[in-house]
Amino acid sequence: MKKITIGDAARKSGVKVPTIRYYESIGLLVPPDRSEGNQRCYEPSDLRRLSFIRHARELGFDIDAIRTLLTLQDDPHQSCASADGIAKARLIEVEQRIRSLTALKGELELMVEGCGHGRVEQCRVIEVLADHSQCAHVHH
Amino acid sequence: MKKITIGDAARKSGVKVPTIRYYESIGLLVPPDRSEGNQRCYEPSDLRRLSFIRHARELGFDIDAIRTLLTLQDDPHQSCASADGIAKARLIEVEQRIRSLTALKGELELMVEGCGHGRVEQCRVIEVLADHSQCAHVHH
DNA sequence: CTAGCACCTCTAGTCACTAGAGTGATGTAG
DNA sequence: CTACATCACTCTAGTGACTAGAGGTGCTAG
Repeated sequence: MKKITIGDAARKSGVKVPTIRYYESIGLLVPPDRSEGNQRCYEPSDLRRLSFIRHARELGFDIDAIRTLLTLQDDPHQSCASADGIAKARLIEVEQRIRSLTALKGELELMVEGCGHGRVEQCRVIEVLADHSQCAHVHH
Repeated sequence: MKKITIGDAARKSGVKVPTIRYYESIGLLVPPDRSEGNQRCYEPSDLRRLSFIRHARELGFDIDAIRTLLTLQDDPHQSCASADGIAKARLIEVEQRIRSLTALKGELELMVEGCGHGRVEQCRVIEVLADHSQCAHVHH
């Protein structure tokens, strides 16, 4: 029986060793069997679960959402309405974040294009930050 | 002499009371004079500094960058090269973040459009997360 | 005076990790 | 077998920018 150590699991799943321990500590992973030397022995199914978690994290789902998604995966007869809801909520968040970052980008561009004159007293960056009439929230 | 309390400062600057205390604790704000009852008494210049900080935070500058920007503002004869650098670095970050969020958006949209069929066993969200060949990093 | 709200300090928590100290286990070369 | 390098273990605390709450004091309007 070839045991899969935590280092193996990390390399195969792309999730770091301490992060794997962290996920175990918060219950996303079931604690695996241990060797005589007290080392973790993972199964291939554990690795699949790790990759699922990693993929979900990359998409920006938070730990609680992932917990829910994993529960759904463990029971394929459940309604997938909540998976649907979780993904849609995340999509809306991402769209919103893109919008606000795009607005930020505009402000930063305006700020930067007037900069580089040499002295703070004529510095567009400092000027804009100090000028409350240009506060982002006023624009909204 | 009309004293400006921390609550006044919070309302005028848009920065929360505990956050103002936090900024004082990390040195972004000079501790103001106190009343006989030990309450903070702010000056209008303190409020201007708070608004500067708030505006910079809204633009996503981190605390250390803001510290630098404030130092520059306090000495208008300094070269503004570092303000320029800070703003440009932030602009690049924002552009990058927009790009990665846009890619995420695409993946989420693909995921969501195949969902809503009722059961987890046919759930596109779960399917995609469980399918490592669709891991975002593989696409890159 | 009293009640209610604002103020104070201090401690710890949030979220998702990350780092490091101190120790033990394992594998391999000599 | 021994030494050494690397990997594993647990535990504690830190990261960044806040945020929350406990327990107490100050202030003001009625």
